Amino acid sequence: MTRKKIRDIRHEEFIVAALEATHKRGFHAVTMSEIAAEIGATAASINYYFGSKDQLMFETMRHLLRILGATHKQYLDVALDPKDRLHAIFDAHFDPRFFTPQHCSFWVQFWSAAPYSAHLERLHRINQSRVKSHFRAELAPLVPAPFRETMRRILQSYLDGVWLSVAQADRDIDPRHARQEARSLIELVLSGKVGGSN
Amino acid sequence: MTRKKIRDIRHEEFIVAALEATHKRGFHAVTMSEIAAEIGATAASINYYFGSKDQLMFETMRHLLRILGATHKQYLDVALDPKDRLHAIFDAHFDPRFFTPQHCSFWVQFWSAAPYSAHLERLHRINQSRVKSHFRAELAPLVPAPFRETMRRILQSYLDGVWLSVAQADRDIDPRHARQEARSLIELVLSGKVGGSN
DNA sequence: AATAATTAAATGATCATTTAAAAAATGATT
DNA sequence: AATCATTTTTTAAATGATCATTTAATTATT
Repeated sequence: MTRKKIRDIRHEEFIVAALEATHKRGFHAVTMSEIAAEIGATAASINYYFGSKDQLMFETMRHLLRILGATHKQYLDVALDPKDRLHAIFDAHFDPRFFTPQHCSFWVQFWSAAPYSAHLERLHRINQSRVKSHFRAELAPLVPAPFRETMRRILQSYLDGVWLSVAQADRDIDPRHARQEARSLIELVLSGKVGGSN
Repeated sequence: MTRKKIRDIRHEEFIVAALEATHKRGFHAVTMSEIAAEIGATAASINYYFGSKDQLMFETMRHLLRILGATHKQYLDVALDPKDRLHAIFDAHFDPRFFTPQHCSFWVQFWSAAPYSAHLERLHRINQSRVKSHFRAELAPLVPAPFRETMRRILQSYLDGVWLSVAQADRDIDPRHARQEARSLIELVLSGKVGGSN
């Protein structure tokens, strides 16, 4: 089974270690040694596998984006109607695998660091426009064009805001509750007697 | 006339410098020298006036919180009915003095740094519960009790999410548009046919 | 034996902070 | 106004600590 995979194993281990150590110490404060210590290794081996600390953080973020994308896809695959497809976006973001202080905290710190690193900003922009176009597509059959962009921005800001609050909570959060609340907001938006131009 | 002490002048100058330099270079990356250079001074004088870099960042955040509080008060003073009072919260957060990439960016970076500094976290908690109780108070006459907390969390997450998006935009944002959009969401929330699933 | 993985120790760079001294302001006394 | 002592403000340079990264050698795998 596992034949020539040490490289892949370490890759994964260090990414998990980076998530854990970053959550404990902060995106900027965390040191190579602390990350390595999570799995009983040394800082030098991170460079052996990743080349640099920046690259490790970059790969860690890419890892989160991949999981998010795959999770979203899973929910889309079982969606039956337009409203389900809209729910799928929130269900993915509020999936138990994601919706933890650990992940949200890494995410928020990544957000706040992105504008200062060309490398990270590119990742960030790609994800932003991915989510944006998904929202647009799912809202199209549900909300009349004049209100659509307003509703999209409301939903997207809300989504980001919820993650922000989870990142700051030390207690664990209940994903089911977050989903239910998102559904409340979606109902409001779809009942929509309000809007603006653009 | 106002015989301002040098100490107060420098205090203010360095706080403005911290905002500017932090926006340019990032909360963690920015150095004492870069901040001092904003006003043609040297790093040592920051320590003369503030004692440490941490303390300067702390005071800078306190400064933003003070302005926010005072602005909110101004809007409350001219509010005529419960809905106006609810608008006041958003109007304060979206006041032109605040609603700039520079301020929102400092704010978001502060948010993401707060969990790792006892000093900063205290500030953060104080502000969070201040905003929370304002929302509760203003929603009380407008939303039936069973839905109130849900609506509050939706509005608060939305508010945070909007600031997050401004922090990431490099182009300048139109405060009037943000207020209008907030009013759209408020109308939705008050038209409220929501709760669990219906 | 040859290659891959790992590490301890060295390197070098960056900074916040301290120190000691210089420069400006203050103000009291002519 | 001018002098000079005192205090406040400012800085250049020194200090010391922290780290990411590199190197060279060691250990494990194939």
